[in-house]
Amino acid sequence: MRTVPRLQKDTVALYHALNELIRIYQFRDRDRICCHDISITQCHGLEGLVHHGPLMLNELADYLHLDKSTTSRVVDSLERKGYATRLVHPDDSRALELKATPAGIRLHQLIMDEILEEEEAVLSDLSVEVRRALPGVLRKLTQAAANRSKRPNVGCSSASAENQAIGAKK
Amino acid sequence: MRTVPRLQKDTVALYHALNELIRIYQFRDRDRICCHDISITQCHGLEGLVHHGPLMLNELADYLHLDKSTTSRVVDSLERKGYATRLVHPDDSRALELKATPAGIRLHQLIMDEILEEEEAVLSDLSVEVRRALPGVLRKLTQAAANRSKRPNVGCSSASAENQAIGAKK
DNA sequence: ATACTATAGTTGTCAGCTGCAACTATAGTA
DNA sequence: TACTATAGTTGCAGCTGACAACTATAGTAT
Repeated sequence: MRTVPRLQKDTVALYHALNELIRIYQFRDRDRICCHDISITQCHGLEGLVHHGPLMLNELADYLHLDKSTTSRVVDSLERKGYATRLVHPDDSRALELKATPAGIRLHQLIMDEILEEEEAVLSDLSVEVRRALPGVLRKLTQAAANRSKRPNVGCSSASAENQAIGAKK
Repeated sequence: MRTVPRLQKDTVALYHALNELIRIYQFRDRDRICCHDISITQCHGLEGLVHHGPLMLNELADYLHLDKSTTSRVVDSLERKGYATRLVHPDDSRALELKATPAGIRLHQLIMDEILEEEEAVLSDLSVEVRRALPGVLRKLTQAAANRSKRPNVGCSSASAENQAIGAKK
């Protein structure tokens, strides 16, 4: 009889904190990334290729949570800019073997360095315990959200014609 | 000689956790919100009006971190759908007094209830201490990021012509 | 009062991101 | 040799967002 409202309060607080965090980080990332000849989504794609080795288009699409058509265009951009290569997969002529080029790896490293330097300044303000616990907790939140969004039609019924995208710029 | 690499490791872990969290939550929010006759940005705008009373357009734009022109169009949508009103400000004929309508408040409450219910399920898995600490930590991260992004040209020099937006749909 | 400047919003324009549907091509199977 | 499934690509339409130009009202300095 006391924990329930407590939990609710925590939940509301978390919701707002998360909301604002996401909004802010979108902009921070855009500022950090977009000046480097690359969009946020492209950077995420590049990151996928750098960290998870050669990928097929579908795999990259899964990683990015994007449609394969959108992903294809992301790869277009990366390829055009020389940050990724699109080769026919050795084991399956239908598939692609997407890789980051040396230039792509360098660019990714550069962006990472910049972001991490900044992040470090923030993290050094936090206590060691919190700092240590944070990634795990965030992953937990992520996991929970990911599990739910896999379910079909989670809590949705009516859909409007207008509006379906997320976005921001400056 | 040992804390520095430690911090770096934490930072990298945090970076990736945050990255994925943001990506996932964008989609979760879109799924939760867009089926309700409203886009995510519109929902954020509505939330601003509901929580922070009557606002002028510029204030709402600040809240949303969006250009006033974009904000104006967000308000257009909300008004058209009957979730907000746009009146001339009583103290300044140039300005607007933006308010959520009863329908807007109801819609916002409905969406909040759905999201919070889900969030509660996640939070109840976490220890009380972590749960309690989380919003504060997130706010700290947000604050730090917000402070930095206020500075002009943070770490950026060259900007490409292509790409500057964030986005996702389904 | 009369400019001059600042501020609040709106609208035109342009470009990017996305998903869906349709289509091509290769694999795998019956 | 069909028939079906899978990997990608492209046409298309909608939404997001910023920037710049423009209108209108406020405030300020002659």
